[in-house]
Amino acid sequence: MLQLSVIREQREGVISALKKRRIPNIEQTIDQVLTLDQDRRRTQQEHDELLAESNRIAREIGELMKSGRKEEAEARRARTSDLKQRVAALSDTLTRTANSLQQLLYQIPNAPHNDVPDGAGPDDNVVVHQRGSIPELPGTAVPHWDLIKQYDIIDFDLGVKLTGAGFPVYKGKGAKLQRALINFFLDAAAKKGYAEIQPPILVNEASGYGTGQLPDKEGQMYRVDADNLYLIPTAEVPITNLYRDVILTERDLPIRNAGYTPCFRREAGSWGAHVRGLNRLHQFDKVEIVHITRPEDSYKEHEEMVAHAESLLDALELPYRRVLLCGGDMGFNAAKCYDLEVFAAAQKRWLEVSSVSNFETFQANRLKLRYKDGKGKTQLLHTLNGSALALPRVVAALLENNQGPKGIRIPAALVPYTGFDIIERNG
RNA sequence: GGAGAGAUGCCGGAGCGGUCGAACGGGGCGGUCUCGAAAACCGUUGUCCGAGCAAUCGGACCGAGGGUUCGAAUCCCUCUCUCUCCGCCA
Repeated sequence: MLQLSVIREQREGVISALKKRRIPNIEQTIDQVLTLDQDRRRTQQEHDELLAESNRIAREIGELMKSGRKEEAEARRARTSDLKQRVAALSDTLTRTANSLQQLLYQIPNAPHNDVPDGAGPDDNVVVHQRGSIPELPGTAVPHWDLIKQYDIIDFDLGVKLTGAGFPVYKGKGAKLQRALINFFLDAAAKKGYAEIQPPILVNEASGYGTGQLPDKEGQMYRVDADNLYLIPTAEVPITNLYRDVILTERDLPIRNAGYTPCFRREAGSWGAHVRGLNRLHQFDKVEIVHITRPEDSYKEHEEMVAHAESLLDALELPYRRVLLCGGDMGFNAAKCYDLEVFAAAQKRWLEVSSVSNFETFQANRLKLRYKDGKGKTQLLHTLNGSALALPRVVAALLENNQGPKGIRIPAALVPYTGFDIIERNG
């Protein structure tokens, strides 16, 4: 959530930034925050003064009792009951006001960075650049959902049998390809100096709140009711929550973690016409990178993260473009976000395979993730994360773009990992 | 699943209902000594909220939430979590 101090000190800036998200009535919401904040502070002042008084009397009673002056102690005792009632009432108001303030803050998304274009939706996103060459496929080329059947490498029907729609079964070279991509991505991250993390894929409620999946995206996560745990929708959740309630020192920074996990998303209500095959799944594999940096370093690191994700697509010889998301298309937590989209040549569609975001202090504020700066002052850090990369759509593009008369060609960079350079037709 | 124990500061660990933000030890940081280091010695070492330009002052926090009391880390209740033993088991 946004920092109250920032809203207080830069009201206009916050409002104009949030307007890029095209949120209706944002001024009113922000002013409501400021009013509640004022109320809260006024109440606290009054509350603290009364408590101080009451603490003072209690101390005096203690001393009087000790020196045996019972009557004087009794006299003071009588004075406290009225004080107590007033403190209780104020304390009640204080909690209520603080709660309303908190609730309101939870509902306000992050303020977009200066670079973020104003816009309502995907059409207002800006293509930063496009790389790689788009293959010319023959007329006989087919989308990946046909290829996986022809080559018998991914089976959706079996997944339905075991679990349900959106839980594919990877078979033979299809399964090997998954494993190869995961290892390739992890090795690439290790070469860039990332520390590898293998986190739990079930997390508790506190972790869900820490990275902002809760409360707003409750319905998008699978919940294990018996134990009140959630299946992670992304490794971002456990890997970032590693640093919940942590105060780092400057020497620890920057932190660069990478981790592979399966990801689980209910995707309630988001199945549409274009959602076929690997384009959207309930369970998928992803290597995630997470950076934690000093505020002044985060945008430099953000660029490095996207560049790293792009280098993976370069190595896989996939055509892609980098898209700077506009205010209206950006996730709730992000201040700035790039998407990487690969071109799946048979579908003739751009598919998002990575989303790299700088959250600035938005997550850190909830996580209470801070560091001591050079002057010994404790302040919030910046958190960033990105996919590097999510597998299914990479696989979709690999299959579609590399299909040929002999089979599906595996890009050279991946061959050491797969152990084969082509997926041939069975029989 | 059964039985028991516990939750205190960066860690270990003490804590009669008042003077406890908390003894003591370790660690960290700064310093003295040293060519340097170790050792020794000295000092220092929490977070959040509020007021203030600041020094500083007030309030809160000893797993979480309630209660008793003029006063709770200390007493009572509820919840959560952790550990140990037994059972089961990759």
